[in-house]
Amino acid sequence: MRITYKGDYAINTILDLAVHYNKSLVTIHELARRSDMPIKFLEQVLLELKRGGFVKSKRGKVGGYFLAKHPAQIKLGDVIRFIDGPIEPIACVEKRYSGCNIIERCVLRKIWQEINLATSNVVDNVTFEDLLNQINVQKETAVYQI
Amino acid sequence: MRITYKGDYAINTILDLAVHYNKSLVTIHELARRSDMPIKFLEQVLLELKRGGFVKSKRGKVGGYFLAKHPAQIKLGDVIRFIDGPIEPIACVEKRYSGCNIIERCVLRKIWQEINLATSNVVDNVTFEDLLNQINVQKETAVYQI
DNA sequence: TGTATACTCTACTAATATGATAGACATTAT
DNA sequence: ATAATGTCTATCATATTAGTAGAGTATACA
Repeated sequence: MRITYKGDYAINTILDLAVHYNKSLVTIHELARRSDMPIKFLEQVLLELKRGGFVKSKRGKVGGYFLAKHPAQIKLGDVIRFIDGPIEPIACVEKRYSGCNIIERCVLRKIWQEINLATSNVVDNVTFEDLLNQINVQKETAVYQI
Repeated sequence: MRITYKGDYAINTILDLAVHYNKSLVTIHELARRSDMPIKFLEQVLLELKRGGFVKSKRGKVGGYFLAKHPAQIKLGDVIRFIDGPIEPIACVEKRYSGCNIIERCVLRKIWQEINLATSNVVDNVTFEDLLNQINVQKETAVYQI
């Protein structure tokens, strides 16, 4: 798995929307400014995230984007898979693969599966609520330090 | 990390050479046939592996390729990094990265580090001798099954 | 009802990576 | 000599990535 710019933008966008969940809509302009993303590129990422059911939008003046679900309902892995494709390090361990006839015996396949499991285990056990909480902990710590 | 065809070819080639370690040279032709790789592409992969110090060669009639080191001295991760690039899932957790100024606080960075560690932990703890041994175990098992 | 603000949609483009292929050349055993 | 083998450089087609351009649609509000 390799996270592309698009994936990174998508994740940061959803995290930003998670921060404002149930509080306010966020415009593309704000998102782009806060995370330093090219606005026209971000537009497309947002449309894709919308098609994926991650975000919703309100058009017109005072419009903007907001999360389609509670941050706890969105796993990091969901976003990565949707935007950047499979977590698997190689095609032969992906779900629908059928090209290799020594699959049972292949010693490498076991390694790739191990990596796949280890990676999935991380990204599928982190929700955007978890990320939010960590951000809040950091903020509090910062306050105490002053 | 995503394994490309080139990476896959390289790994299978080294595994093949490991099987013949200290026994015989292996020609490009044999390697290509056994692992079903385009011979002209494999040529280039082999030259790259040679530059990387993984394999050596003997030219002319009865020439061929052989491993430059003992299979136990070659980690899977070495080959992957050399051929397919960084194990890290995103640039900001790579060694020489310096582009991000919130590195200390970034909650995502912790996730990427976790994935990096989990993945490295697999590929850096598997040598080609390990793979060889597993192949041999499978062969024995197969014999018993007959 | 006009207009500013915001999201929507399609098309296009430049750069790079990937997966090859082609062909001339160099080396070595016999 | 010659057949078998590795070496090297160039070229190519396709896909992916990252981004840009511009016209269109919806909405709040004066």
